[in-house]
Amino acid sequence: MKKKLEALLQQAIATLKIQGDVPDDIAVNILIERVRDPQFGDFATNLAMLLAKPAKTSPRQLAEKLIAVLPLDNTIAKVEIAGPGFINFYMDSSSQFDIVKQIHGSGSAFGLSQAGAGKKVQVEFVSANPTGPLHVGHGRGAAYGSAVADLLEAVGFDVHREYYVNDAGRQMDILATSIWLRYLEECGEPVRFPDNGYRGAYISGIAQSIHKNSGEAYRRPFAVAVQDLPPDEAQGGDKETHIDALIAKAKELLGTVAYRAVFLAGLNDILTDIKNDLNEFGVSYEEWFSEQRLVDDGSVDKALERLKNSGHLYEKDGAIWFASSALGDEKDRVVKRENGQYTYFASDIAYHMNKLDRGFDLIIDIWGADHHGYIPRVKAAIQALGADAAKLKVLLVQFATLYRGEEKVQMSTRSGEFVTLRQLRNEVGKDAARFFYVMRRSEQHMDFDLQLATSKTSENPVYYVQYAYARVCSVLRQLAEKGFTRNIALGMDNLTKLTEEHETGLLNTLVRYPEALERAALTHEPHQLILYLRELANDFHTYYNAHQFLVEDDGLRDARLNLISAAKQVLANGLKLLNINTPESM
RNA sequence: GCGCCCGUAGCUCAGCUGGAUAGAGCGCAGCCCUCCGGAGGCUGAGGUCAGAGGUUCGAAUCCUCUCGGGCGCGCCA
Repeated sequence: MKKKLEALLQQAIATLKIQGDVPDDIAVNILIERVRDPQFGDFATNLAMLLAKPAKTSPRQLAEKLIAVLPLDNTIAKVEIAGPGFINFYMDSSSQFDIVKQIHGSGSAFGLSQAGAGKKVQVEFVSANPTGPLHVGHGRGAAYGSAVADLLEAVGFDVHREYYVNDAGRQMDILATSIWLRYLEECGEPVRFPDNGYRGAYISGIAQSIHKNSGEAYRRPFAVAVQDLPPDEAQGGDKETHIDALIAKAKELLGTVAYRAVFLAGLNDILTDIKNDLNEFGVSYEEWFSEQRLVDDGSVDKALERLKNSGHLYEKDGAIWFASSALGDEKDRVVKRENGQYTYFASDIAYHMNKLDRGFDLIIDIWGADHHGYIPRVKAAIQALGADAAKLKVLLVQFATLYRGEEKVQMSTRSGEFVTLRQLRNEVGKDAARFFYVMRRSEQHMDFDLQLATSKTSENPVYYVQYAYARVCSVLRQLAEKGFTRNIALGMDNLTKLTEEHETGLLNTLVRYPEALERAALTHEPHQLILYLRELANDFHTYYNAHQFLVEDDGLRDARLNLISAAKQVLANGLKLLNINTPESM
């Protein structure tokens, strides 16, 4: 409908240009809005106000000229000028019922569009280091990222979901060493655990299973391992230097093969856990992309070679730097350390080069908000690689603070006592978790009330929306109990009987679904869809409270059933898109 | 200190990319109620959109500054 009005206005402008009322060279972006207040009609445009200045006339005068040359058809009942120069469109009321037939005809496909057809987009999200289980912060990224991806798919994009596995680098070595030390404990070695090691209970679990499977194959005397080591933090030294030395010692004592075995045992165990966790959360990926792979296949070298050839690298203090400050970054960044090792950033450059080479039209990275300072250097890298930095869109997700009623759930990353995503799912369930995570704008800090998420009252938005769906199901069940038979065709013939205020309200909300979906997708704002669903549920509930559906009049009854079935369909489409269940009874 | 995000009703948050009288839920106040599905429904009060300037027909929205909150500023990832 909007597009139709837009086309009509475009024609009107063209006519005015020929008449000389509007300068030829002007190009406007026609904005058509749905109006909130019914007294101003159904749609409105501010076009006349925008064109008034270049046309050297007043908005209202121009609006009159526009209307005079506007090609009309029978779906438009009335066009009026109002306020400072708005053009209001009143649609013919008989067309408002078409939506019921349309939803009935399209079913689960209703609302889908082809807005992004032919465009390949990659969405990379979560990408948490495989050094431990996912926590509630990752949960929000998972819910948000998958929602963004699913929405894009719903509007026609070719979507590639990806998890970047940071399976190379120092953090992984710290993990492997931590596991090894716990393993030594299992073997009965007296171990002093390093201050910078991973302390979670899952580390011991992995160590135990290694011990169970391989016996004492990796046992080495702890005393030898810590011999001549620089002191740890608690011993008055530096924890980083200490652990690095310890890692080196572990590699030396175990040898490449054995060290690698411990390393992989840890990686596989944790990665499997993450995959299961996400799977149970309704999050799936087309690809799990290994950082190690970039190192192994020479991609990192290749990427740096490319930057070097285009003159973006230089050497200083024994390290190799990327001159990112010339491309908008605060300062230059090291890509290869003095000790010859690549930095994390180096493999990230290679990763983004890989993404670019795969020919995506749009690359979406979803990061925790604490990584925002990283954006300029990655954009700089993309530019330096000869691509358009606008191809990369970084979406940030703020952390969520958990509450149980009034009480804040304490989380301390320092002691490793964070709430895991799995714990959250166990407490509130998948549906509530997904809904709550996505309910707010991603860049907004959010308070996640665990108590509210599990409550079975209308205060709980998930419950409220799902309940609307279940209620329609219930009414349809009641139908048979009351001895009625539903006649869909009869209902369609009697749609004009739906003249109650609640009915027109519901019809108007249903019409908006495709727009709401498309907007949520294109702006990467899934909360828009949630908002819409809450509104729809509210419209349905108030209608339900105000009117009886199962009335004696066959035509009216079937018309109402068709209307609420349409609402049911749209609720289902929206909820399924967000990977939230649609229970038939609650 | 510099950079990014944020500040909207008592609370949690929307606000359609600059439009018409700034909305919703909870909470609060009053009224009704036992109805297909339950601790339900209806109505109302409540706002200097943090503050001050600016841009224009028009600003919660865009620009500048101030105040307040969060985060980031490693040859960590």
